[in-house]
Amino acid sequence: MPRIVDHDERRKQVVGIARKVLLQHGLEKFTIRRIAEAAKLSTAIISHYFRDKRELMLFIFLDTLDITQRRFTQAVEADLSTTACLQTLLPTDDESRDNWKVWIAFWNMTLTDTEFRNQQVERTESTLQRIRGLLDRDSSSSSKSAEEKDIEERRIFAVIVGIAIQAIHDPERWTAERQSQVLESEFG
Amino acid sequence: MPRIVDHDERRKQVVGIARKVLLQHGLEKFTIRRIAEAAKLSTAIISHYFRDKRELMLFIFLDTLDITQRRFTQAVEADLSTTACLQTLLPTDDESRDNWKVWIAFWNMTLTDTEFRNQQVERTESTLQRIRGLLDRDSSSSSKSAEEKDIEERRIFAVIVGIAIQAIHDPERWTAERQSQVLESEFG
Amino acid sequence: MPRIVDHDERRKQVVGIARKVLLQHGLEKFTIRRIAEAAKLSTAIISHYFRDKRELMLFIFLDTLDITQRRFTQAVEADLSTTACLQTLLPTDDESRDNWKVWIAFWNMTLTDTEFRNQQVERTESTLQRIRGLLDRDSSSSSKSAEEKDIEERRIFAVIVGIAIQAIHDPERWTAERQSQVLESEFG
Amino acid sequence: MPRIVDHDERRKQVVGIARKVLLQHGLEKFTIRRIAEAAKLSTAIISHYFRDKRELMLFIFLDTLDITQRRFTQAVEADLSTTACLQTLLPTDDESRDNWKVWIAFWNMTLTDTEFRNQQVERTESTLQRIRGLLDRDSSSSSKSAEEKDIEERRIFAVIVGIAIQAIHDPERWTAERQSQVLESEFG
DNA sequence: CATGAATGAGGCTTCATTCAT
DNA sequence: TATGAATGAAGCCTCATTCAT
Repeated sequence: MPRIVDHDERRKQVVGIARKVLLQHGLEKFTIRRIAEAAKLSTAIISHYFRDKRELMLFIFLDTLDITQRRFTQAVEADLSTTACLQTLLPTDDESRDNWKVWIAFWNMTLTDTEFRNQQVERTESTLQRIRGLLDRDSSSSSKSAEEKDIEERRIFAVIVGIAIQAIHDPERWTAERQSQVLESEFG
Repeated sequence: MPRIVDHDERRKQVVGIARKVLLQHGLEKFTIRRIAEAAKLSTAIISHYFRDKRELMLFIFLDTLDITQRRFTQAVEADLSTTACLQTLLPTDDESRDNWKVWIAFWNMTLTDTEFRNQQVERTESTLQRIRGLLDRDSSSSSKSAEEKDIEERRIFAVIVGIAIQAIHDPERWTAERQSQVLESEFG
Repeated sequence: MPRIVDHDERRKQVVGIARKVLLQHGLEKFTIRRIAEAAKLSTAIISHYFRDKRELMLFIFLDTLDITQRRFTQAVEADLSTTACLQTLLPTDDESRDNWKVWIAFWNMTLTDTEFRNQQVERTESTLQRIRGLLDRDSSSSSKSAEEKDIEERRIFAVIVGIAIQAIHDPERWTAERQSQVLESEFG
Repeated sequence: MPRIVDHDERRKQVVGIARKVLLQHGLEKFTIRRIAEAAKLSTAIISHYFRDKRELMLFIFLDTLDITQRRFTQAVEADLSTTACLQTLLPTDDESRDNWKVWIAFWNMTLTDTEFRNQQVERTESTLQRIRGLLDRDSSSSSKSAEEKDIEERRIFAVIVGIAIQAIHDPERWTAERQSQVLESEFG
């Protein structure tokens, strides 16, 4: 019998460490060697857990999207207000900021790699549906057409993404409060 | 004097070709060697014109921001409608799409490299001011406070950025028309 | 005692599978990992049965020589004609072709590794003696000197080896019939 | 102007050194690193002259075939006797021995790589034609059919190859004299 | 100005093997 | 016996850059 190690658990650990390396050093210095050092492992064992670098990246990418979705879902299920739910998506705390940084970093992959792009699009559409649910909840008797609703939810998500990118680059100007204000003004 | 012109001219040429390489092959395969091949130059001469790879990247980055700003400014000066001006920022034609792809690709640098980030923030603020000018033009007698105006222009820019990112990743869903609709709905 | 049988049995199995891997993928991709996969075993257990990769190779090498010798011996004992016996050595059927491919593949080892070379030479001399027996059988009253006989048997074996190498590389030109013709012409 | 180095000349040098590495250490230890060390160069510069390891190997392979052919051709043109010409093909001196060792070492490639095999077959057929020329020269009025001639030349070349392989592995038994004797006995 | 040569560093991956269970 | 974990070494290749002409 081999040494007892939970294979999936191990992968999660490595993914977590690799995430940190990506956040700290950027995609350019995101190398297997560096990750191995950070994890105090050999590079070979990382290849044992992940087919190649791309697979590891894909795991991090999906993991990040998962975290974001979970945050959002939890807020919805806790029956928070619509704006409160949407605010969980903004980079107003460390976890969310990290998520955005990782996500943005991978937009190089999504531009090039089909699987990354497909995942990106898929998750985005899924998020849009959740937003739709939120809006429907608020005004269930709304007379808006499906077309109008579609446009509305896309606009709201666009605002969130747009805020996030600016906030990530300019956190001093974009305090949590400012982000919320801009988002809420959308519901004026 | 003439030499300097040549020198700058050469740089522009290389920047243009490097841009194409970046667009075609992605940041990962954006190498000096590949650029040199595409430009039918030696790698050494590229190192001669640019201090290092980072400097070349910075030139491309700024060049891209310039093009975007120029498009916008031209629309404003042509006295087009506010939404028409803003639409020049959306990735609805090839040139604009390319601009966005390049810009997004560099968000890896802006996350890590201070100079890139500063430029990013600076240009963003500059664009926000132009948008402010546009809004003031429409309702010069508006009673909105400076604070309200600030929020409004930031929200509008955020929508544009958010639309662009999604449109770049999912051009089929995000036709030029759809992009315009979502943007215009902001002005409902 | 039973364990030992198991042990040897296991080794034979692995040798057989490893042979196939060598034939299919070539020496370059002849790796412990690949063999383990093909055998549906762990790499560790293969290291358990064979001191190291070289030992496994030696087993395959000797196994291949054994098969060839057995074929030849069986033909002689069946009292077939001299040319018929010698033809069992030619790569005219799948088994023999595989034997030759494996043997040739190991000529990299025989050039470098003393033990491989010694085995190669030993087996070759043994085969020469068998050929001598065959020739003596045909013309027992021959007045040829030992020297002449030695030269003759070496020449015959050389022809066989030479034919085989060309036939392995160019099977279309070297049909079974052509091989036999060339060999028989030696006895013109 | 770059440092003056004859590109092809450099390649020949590297090929020569790589050949020695192959002869000394065998195919298994025939690595770019080792070759670079032997040549007192960086591994990178070797990649500069050869697309990849395989290309370097192909060069060595072809170079070796060239040398062998040249030796043979020179003997023919010097109007030496038929057996004397054929003897230039046998591993009776250091150069020829090395050629054979290299050639044999590459029979792992010829078994796997199509281009290597094609070259192998092509060169072999070319050598057969040269042998045919030799035989025709001796007996220009020969009444042999084309079929008979084909078989004869193939048999002769087979003998040569067969002798060479044994001689390479067992040089003590296969002195230059013994090799010649066996070859000449073919012309009894 | 422009080049091919050359390099050292480092990229990812794979190897055969050993360890701990 | 048998395993998955883990490793250190080494594989080939490519990178950005500098050198010498």
